[in-house]
Amino acid sequence: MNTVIPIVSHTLRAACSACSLQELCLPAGLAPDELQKLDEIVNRKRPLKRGEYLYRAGSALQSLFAVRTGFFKSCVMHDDGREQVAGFHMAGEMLGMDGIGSGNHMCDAVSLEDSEVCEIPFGDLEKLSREIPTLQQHFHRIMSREIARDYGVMLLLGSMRAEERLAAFLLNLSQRFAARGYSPSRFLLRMTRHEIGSYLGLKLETISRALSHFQTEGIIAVQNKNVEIKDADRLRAMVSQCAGHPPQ
Amino acid sequence: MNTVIPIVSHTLRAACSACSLQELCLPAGLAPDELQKLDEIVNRKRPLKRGEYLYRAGSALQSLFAVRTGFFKSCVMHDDGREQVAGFHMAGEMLGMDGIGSGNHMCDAVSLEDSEVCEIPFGDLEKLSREIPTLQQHFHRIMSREIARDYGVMLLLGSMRAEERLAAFLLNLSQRFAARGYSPSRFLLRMTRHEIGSYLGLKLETISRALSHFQTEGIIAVQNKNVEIKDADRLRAMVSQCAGHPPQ
DNA sequence: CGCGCTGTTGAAACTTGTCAAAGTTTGTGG
DNA sequence: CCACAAACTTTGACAAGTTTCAACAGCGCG
Repeated sequence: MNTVIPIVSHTLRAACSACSLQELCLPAGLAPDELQKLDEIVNRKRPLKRGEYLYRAGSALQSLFAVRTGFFKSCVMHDDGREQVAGFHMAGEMLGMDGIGSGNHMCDAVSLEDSEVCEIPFGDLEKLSREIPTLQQHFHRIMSREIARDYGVMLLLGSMRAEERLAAFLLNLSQRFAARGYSPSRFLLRMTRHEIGSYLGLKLETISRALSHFQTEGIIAVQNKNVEIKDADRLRAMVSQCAGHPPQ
Repeated sequence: MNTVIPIVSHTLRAACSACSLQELCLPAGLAPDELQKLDEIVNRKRPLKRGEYLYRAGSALQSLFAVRTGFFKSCVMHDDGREQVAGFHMAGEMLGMDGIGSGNHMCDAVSLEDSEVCEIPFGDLEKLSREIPTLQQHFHRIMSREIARDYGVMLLLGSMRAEERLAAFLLNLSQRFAARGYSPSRFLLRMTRHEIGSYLGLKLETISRALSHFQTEGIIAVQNKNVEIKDADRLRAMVSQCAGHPPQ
């Protein structure tokens, strides 16, 4: 993770070619020479402390960001200030694509732990993706996967009940941790119950109760932010039987 | 809308350059010569009858589609067959972008009335957008706006109550009709109460009751699929006061 | 012309939210 | 390093909104 000269690392160009997230991130599938061109436009951004904003709703979109390390949430604000978490983002995932349409970010992006991101100036990315078809295709895939993810969230919010939503959420996290080489069965919830609730369209008390219930049933073990999934199959069963049940 | 030789119109190339939806659709902002190049890759598809599928979940993505006339819904299917409507689509809007990531459509697209679409082979579009920066940028904006729309739906599903969701839905339709030159205050609901409910994460009875209630209050007049918005300001007030209120 | 799909309305049940109080963890400053 | 404050979490009792179930009405399509 650290370079030999960590003290200036944040001023160096990010080295996609040396990044362990290559396969998950924007560079996926690029040839070495293409990768180098991408490297030339990507800036490593200074680290963000927990709670810092990567960007705010309404600010002009200059760049997209890829999470290098850490954890983010993006949240849409209501007119009167209440927040709705629209997504959680971990290493290798891209942020900011919602702002391309209007030229302004539509949501806040906040780091939930000390984090590092790579900054990709969007104009440069468009230019480069005209030159490198593979990059263009992959960028389209990334945007499309964001749309597909959103559809999944709509499904969740529109037609699952509380415990089913939470089960789906835990399985989703598990899978994403697994894809990054972490344990799929033991992980840390970087976000608060309130934030989980906001994402799942539920109140924090409901999240707390559902987690306690899962624990009582022996499906998971929770202690604070630590979660251990003990019976992934039962979680899966909860999610797939969801339809036909009331969303209420 | 019709060409001089309507009987063979469906075999002709679509003429974006002659289309009244130019400004809303993919060609927006293109210079005449660029428009012509786009014309060359766009095919007009045969008309679809009400209830026909434009594509189905799981089928390979070959093309994106732009609605020329008519009305569509896209719906994600649960494992066990129940549907969740993810969006409604009207003239000038694009369909199919959720399938780029995996190469397969993620949802069904069904016409809700007799409709016509333009087919845009996706490979050709990628190729052309490498040659025409304006097209590339506009395509990115269209995908991004879909993401932004999805975030709006999440907000709606995650933090509004029934009547607020319906108010937001009616205002959204109103605005989109207005953008197409139709009356913002009188329009036809192309979808059933069940489909509205599915989209809004509610049961059809709840939709029916809420519509009746709005009518009693003098906010709208409904008769079957006909809706007249009589007091748009009160609808707007319902939506913006939504936050802080329980989603349940 | 009738059958089925669609929509309406009522009453009861259930899920989730609200409010409240107490316990726990985390972070900060002395 | 400890103490304290703030933020977060848990749990209970109660309330409210939405769903469920059911019956009926209307419209449209064959």
